[in-house]
Amino acid sequence: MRDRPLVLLKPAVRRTTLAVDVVVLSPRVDALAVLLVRAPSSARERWSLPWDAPQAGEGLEDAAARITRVVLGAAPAFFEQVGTLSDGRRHPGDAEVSVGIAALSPAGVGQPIMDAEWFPLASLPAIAPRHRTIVDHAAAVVRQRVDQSPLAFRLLPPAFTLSDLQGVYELLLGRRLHKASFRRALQASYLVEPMDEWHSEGRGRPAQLFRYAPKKRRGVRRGVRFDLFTE
Amino acid sequence: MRDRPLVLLKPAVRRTTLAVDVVVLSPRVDALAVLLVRAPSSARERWSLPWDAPQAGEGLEDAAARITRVVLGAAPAFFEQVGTLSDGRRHPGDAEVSVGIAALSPAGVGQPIMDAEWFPLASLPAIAPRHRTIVDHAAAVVRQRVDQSPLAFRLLPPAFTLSDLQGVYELLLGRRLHKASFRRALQASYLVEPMDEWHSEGRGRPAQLFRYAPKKRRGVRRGVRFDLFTE
DNA sequence: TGACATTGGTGACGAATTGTTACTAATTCG
DNA sequence: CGAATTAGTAACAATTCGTCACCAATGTCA
Repeated sequence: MRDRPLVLLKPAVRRTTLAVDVVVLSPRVDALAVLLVRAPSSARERWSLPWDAPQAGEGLEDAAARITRVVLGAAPAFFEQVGTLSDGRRHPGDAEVSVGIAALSPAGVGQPIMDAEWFPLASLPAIAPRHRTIVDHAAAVVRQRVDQSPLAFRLLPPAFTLSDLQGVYELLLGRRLHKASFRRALQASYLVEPMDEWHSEGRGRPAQLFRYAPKKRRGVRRGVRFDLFTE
Repeated sequence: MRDRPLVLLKPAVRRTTLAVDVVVLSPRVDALAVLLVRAPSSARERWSLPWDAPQAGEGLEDAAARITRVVLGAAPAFFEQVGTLSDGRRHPGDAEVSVGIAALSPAGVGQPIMDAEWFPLASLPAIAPRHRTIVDHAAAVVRQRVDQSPLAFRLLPPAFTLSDLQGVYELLLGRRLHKASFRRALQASYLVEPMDEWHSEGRGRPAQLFRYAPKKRRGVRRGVRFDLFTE
């Protein structure tokens, strides 16, 4: 064992075909939506995720930003890698390796180009199997990270109401949250700052606008949680 | 805006050089350790992460398993992608793109080959900048996921004492935990099952052995947490 | 043999957090 | 004006969490 020969591992890079596949996510009416682009008529499926290869010297998130800018006209507020795939599943450009990147964009920012459209996560059209896997991973990753990273705030404009924020959390988590508990937890976290603006949209009392302004918080050193396992 | 031409995004795959860089992690005496291999004398640094290109048709985690088997003689218990990098940082094989994968191996399993050695995470020798980034990401990802995934259990043999488990959590989190709280939380989670074996190592009362045996738990639907943000 | 050191394991209490109910506030609609 | 609607909060009860104190089972050593 101790003298297993090193020659068993003579590492060498290999040239492969690579694509960056972007899951642009944005809250639409009552659902998280993904931006898909119409595929050329030669393709097996009529829709696909926006994708491309990174240019020489271009970082992966930079490529995702570029691709998003082209299809949406706006750079996303946040990126999160959702996994790199090299299984056999079919990719629209037959890339051997795909880097899946979730790109979060606030509601109402940008305008899809002619050949792009928002689809609710729950009702996507047929897309290539590789893309289907990436979308599923993206949804899972985003749901899993929502309380470790300010994901939800990146799906909102800089100024938002607490009801908006709660709505985004409810979209992401797929369940209703209790208003008083939500607000109490948010207050305790020093993550938002009230502004001197109020937002009124028709009925009801106008809501105060807040902005994401995390204060440095004292490490509260919580205990270990065993009830958050997802596998 | 609406009729931005699609031709701006004519996606095409590009051939790049790809490597899988593996961060093999295992709990050693009082510290998490990484397995490094001695680099050829021509290299800038004397040590590097074990790495290789995936073979044609080989999945990325499969490649990580193969690489680990070569350097450790045992397949890891668990994988977690820690990010794919295409920044300009130097890679020992000059790969343009690196897939970083953390591979968790229980204490005492396998035996490093002649040219490989365990190093405590806190005191690594000089390695290529790309590899340094990957190790840092791996440490961060593992710490961040420790209470969402049974990571800690994969760093232990199938049968372990609760003190062992607490020790792994303390290594991963870098702080002491309170015994009674730790055990109460674990009991409530139905994740472990006592065995009919006891482990005695010298002094003190022998400890009961447990095994990881998660029961289907009723979704407890906890509220949102804002105090776990890491950025 | 018996005190003591050492590690394992748990009951119980007070403090802190969380879920919920119920209320008040500010606006539009008719 | 009153009903409807949305925002925001006080306060109470239930639960969870941090901690202390203790008991249990072993090895060590005088």
